[in-house]
Amino acid sequence: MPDNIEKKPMPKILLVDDEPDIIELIQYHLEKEGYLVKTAKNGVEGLKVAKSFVPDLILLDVMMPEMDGIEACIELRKDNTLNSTLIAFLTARAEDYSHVAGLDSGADDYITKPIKPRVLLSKIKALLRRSTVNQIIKNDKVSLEINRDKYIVICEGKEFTLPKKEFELLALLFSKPGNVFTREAILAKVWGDDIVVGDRTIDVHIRKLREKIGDVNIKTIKGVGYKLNLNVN
Amino acid sequence: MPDNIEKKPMPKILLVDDEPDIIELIQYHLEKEGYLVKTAKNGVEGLKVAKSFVPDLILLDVMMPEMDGIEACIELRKDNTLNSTLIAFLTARAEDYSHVAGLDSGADDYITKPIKPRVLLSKIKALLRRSTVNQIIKNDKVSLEINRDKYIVICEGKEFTLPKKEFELLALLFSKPGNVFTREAILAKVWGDDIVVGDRTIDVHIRKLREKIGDVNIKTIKGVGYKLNLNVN
DNA sequence: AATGCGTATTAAGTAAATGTTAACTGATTT
DNA sequence: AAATCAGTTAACATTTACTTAATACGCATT
Repeated sequence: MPDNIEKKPMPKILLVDDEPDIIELIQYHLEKEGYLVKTAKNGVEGLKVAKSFVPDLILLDVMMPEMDGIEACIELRKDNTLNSTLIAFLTARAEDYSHVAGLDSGADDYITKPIKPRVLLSKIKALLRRSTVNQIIKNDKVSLEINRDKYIVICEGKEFTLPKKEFELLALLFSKPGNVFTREAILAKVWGDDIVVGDRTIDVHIRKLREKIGDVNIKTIKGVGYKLNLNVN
Repeated sequence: MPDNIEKKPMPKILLVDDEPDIIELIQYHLEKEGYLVKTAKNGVEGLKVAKSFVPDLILLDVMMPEMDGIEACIELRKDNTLNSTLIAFLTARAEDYSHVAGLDSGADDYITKPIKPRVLLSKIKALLRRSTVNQIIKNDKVSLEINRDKYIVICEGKEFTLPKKEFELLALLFSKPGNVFTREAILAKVWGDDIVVGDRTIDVHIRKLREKIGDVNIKTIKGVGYKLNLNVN
């Protein structure tokens, strides 16, 4: 491996599970891939470690004593330090509810037990890819890239330099394609909590985006919010 | 500067306990969180209030004069209007039996005394969250998914983007498949309390749903309400 | 068969949410 | 100081969801 390649620090992963066997198994595979791993055996401990370790990803068992995964997730999400930390649940296939409730509580993914190392690793890779500053989506319908380093958007081969607010707005919609973002959420994320702006401000920005990168489908859901539509009809 | 703050109706909670101190304590904490709270000091009264208030959650003390919590719970469960209302027992830690019997009588959770406000609030939050989550049903007859994040309904593989009211209505029926929802309950949940609409409004929305996702069986029960029929004949 | 009650079905009306445009403000550049 | 640009606002247009009203249907009761 030549030296002139930028050395990216490997992602940090926090693993929270009460079963030592599971911990050992997963930790082994993760470290083999080069990830930096720390572990905790319950939600309370996990919370503590998370705050100092500031991992890129937290793997959280749903069923745990003391504080279960969902509770822990909710607590984790309250911590601004962990804003950009991904959370994935480990859950037995049977507990279907937890999968659902979990995603709602702010998790980014879930992984079902029994855990197959291959699957786990590829899922983790995919998750971490998503979180990197730059994001790309390419399918037969759409080609869109958001590059934070260069602060540009590449859409259908054309390059755009968007103003800050437009850029952030697009990036937000893009962060979870297909998901609806309420006006509230958009204001909170792009503008900030305290700032108060008029009713039409978001619309105008949406309009400018639509004008500039018309290829991408920004869909309005009246009374709910906006979303990026990637499975164009 | 216009106040464009979205008004989300806060969940309604009915608190039934015979001890004024407990009532006061809990009520204080609940209202601080923004919940709409009503109280009753025994099962009989609780039943009466529940029917008109149509709360999202009922906190029910197990030990009460007149009518104890379990009896009350059984009665509450008979009322179709309260179909989608959650019920949680408040119980002293010792009375272990009540936990078992309680869940059997149709309760959704139990909370042990002495009550720690923090724990109570997080439990309540979790309970209420469960009811507004993404849901999937798949069996040999029907395949239906309600995805709140993407605000879509997937029925037999086909994707639908429903308007808000239709979406909420379907989601409500879907929250307890097979159960009947009275018109009052539907109005309370989907439209909200203050809003007054004509007699035919619900019908029209039901019709639109039937039109769009004909595969799913929305059954009318005359004089009672509507239900989602998933065990198609 | 006639009545009455509750629901279904339309189409048309209304209100609410969003779209659009241009003009204004303040910051930054020239 | 003029020009440019991002961001916001205000006024108005447009679109859609939602509601209503009028009428038809279905079923039970008599």
